[in-house]
Amino acid sequence: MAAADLTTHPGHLARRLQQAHYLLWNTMVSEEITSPQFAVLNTLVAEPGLDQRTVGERVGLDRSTIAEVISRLSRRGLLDKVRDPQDGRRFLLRLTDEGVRTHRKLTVRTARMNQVFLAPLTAEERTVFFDLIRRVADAAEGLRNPGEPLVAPG
Amino acid sequence: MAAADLTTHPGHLARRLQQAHYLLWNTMVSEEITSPQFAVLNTLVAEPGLDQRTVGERVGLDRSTIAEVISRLSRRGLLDKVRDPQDGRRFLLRLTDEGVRTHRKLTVRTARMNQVFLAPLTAEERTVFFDLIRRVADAAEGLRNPGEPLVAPG
DNA sequence: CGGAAATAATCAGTGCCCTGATTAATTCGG
DNA sequence: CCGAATTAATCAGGGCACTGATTATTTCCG
Repeated sequence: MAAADLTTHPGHLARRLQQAHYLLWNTMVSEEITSPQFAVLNTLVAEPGLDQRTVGERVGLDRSTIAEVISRLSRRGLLDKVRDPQDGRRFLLRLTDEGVRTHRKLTVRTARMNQVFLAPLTAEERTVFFDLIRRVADAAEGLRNPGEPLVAPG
Repeated sequence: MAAADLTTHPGHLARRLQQAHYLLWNTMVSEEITSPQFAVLNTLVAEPGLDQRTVGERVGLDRSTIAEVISRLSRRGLLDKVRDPQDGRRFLLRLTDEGVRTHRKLTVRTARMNQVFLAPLTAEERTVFFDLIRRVADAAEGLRNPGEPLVAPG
């Protein structure tokens, strides 16, 4: 059988896109704080006091990965973890002052990086780019829980 | 400072897209062989006898990652590594019969999975999807080696 | 009230992904 | 010819991402 053309394989393209982004992030935004870590900081700026599981849900990280990311941010002193007095299973998360400062600094750099990253596309193409990726990702996400259909069953 | 909207951050979207793909691959293609591993098999079907570094270059994996992937495929008996008699630094890679059979089987399943993954998009949209991602990834790739401009310097 | 089911977090294990340092072999220049 | 630079591969180390199993706590129901 002939070899497949990977340039028409969405999974391969997705991986290459993420690698390219990782590289640019590393050089233009931060070598310490990663993009997923920034996503967590960003979520806690919008909604302080969320628990770990919910933060993971917001940014798209499973229970194990979010635990690791939170642990690193906590070790760096960017957020505090306190047990929920209402529910002893949960830990409530909140950024420290240092965490807020870091988020502010990285937000500016991230915006600059996105400009460079998207430079090859026109404004209209960027809109399409976001739309297409979001639709594909959302649809695949939806296949996860067959028990939770998007529309109520007849 | 207000929180950023991650749905307009290409890096975040790229990560979500890859996660969605990973999930679908796992359920529709294979739980043993991963997408990067398939990419390596695919490259060696097209060009048997390549060395490790070149395979990594073809599929977009750095020297460390390609070493790990090759090691796993070798352990599973899907490829053979022999030292290049012409250049003792290199190992030449070649699929085993089992490797070729595995590639053939997964090629069929991968095509089916891509259909499902891209189902939300029309044929024209798929073309645009590939084009936009490729352009962004290629451009970011090009920023890696500033010493190697795409056009000859004046 | 008290046991069963559900839920939040952790742990163990596997694999991808990168950088910087090291080792072995080849190539290049004097 | 021989030392210096280059190159292929490996190793150490850090981080992301998933699954399955376990632990602690809460909730649900008889």
